[in-house]
Amino acid sequence: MLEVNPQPESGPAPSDQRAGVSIAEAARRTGVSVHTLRYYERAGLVAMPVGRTAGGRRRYHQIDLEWIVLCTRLRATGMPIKTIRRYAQLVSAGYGNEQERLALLEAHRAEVAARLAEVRENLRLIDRKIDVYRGRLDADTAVGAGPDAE
Amino acid sequence: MLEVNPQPESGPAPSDQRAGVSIAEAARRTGVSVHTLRYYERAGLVAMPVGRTAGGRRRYHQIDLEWIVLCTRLRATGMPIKTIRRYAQLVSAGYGNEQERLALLEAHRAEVAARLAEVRENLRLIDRKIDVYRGRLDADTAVGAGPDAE
DNA sequence: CTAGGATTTAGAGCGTGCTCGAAGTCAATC
DNA sequence: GATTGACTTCGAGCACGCTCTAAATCCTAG
Repeated sequence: MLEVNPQPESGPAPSDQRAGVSIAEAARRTGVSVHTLRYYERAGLVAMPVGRTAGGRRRYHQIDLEWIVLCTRLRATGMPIKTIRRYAQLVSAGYGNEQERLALLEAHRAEVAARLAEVRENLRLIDRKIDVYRGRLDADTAVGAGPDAE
Repeated sequence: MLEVNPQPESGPAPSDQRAGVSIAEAARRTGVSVHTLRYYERAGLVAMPVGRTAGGRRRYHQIDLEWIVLCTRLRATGMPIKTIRRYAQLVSAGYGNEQERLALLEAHRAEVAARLAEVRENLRLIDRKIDVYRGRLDADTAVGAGPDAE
């Protein structure tokens, strides 16, 4: 699952002023690889098209970077690419579909909440197993081996 | 991610006595498909080999079913197949490697905890977005459209 | 004995989300 | 003007975790 490691800005921001930044710089700032940035665009996650220079190079502006970061947040909660694309489409369609966007987000939140609960539950089980091993190791050379089990 | 829907036992358990159950029955009881049961075995997740009939059919006993269920729990927390295999190997190697098992489980728990925290954090962000949409919709026909944003 | 359904194996196929490669273009520097 | 390196597109490749197929075998009922 795509590691996101945005670098904190240092220095005077490479030619940021009114021109936007290169894809390499966007990658550095969002923590998303240039490959993935282009992939996200191809995949339709980037609703509002990123600007281009005369020569065809992408120029990322603040709003683009923020959108990308939002995408990474949604991904980090397990939202599939397809769903993010749908959301991007709604957003790019402009005003009038806020109910739909809200429904999409609420549906996702419900799923995330359900998964969280499930993971927490199963984590409890793992914790118990850990406790068993800890106990077994504490009492290691005590009696001649505990019960079988796993 | 593999849906696990174990069926609650009903009735007198189809020929359960001292013979173990068929793969179909094991699938029903664990909520794992027969395909996946075989796949898990091939993949080395099932340390202690499942018994076979004279004719070569698998017979699942209680302990086998419990192990499978454990695998589903580990999977549900995101443990990769590889790691479960490693764990299975340790378990099948018998006594003497409890430290290693413990370390494996603790490492996994740490990862799960970290992911949980991350998801919770990002979920908060989504919640805020939901609130924004809710607010916007509440005040729908109020002023002529809010600020742009996403 | 036979039909039919469950099970076996090995291997192929698939969905998802990246990740990479090739071949060509752009742009800053010497 | 030439070199060099970042950038472009587009398609292929990859890792993961299943999921399915084919052809053969087993086993139970009739």
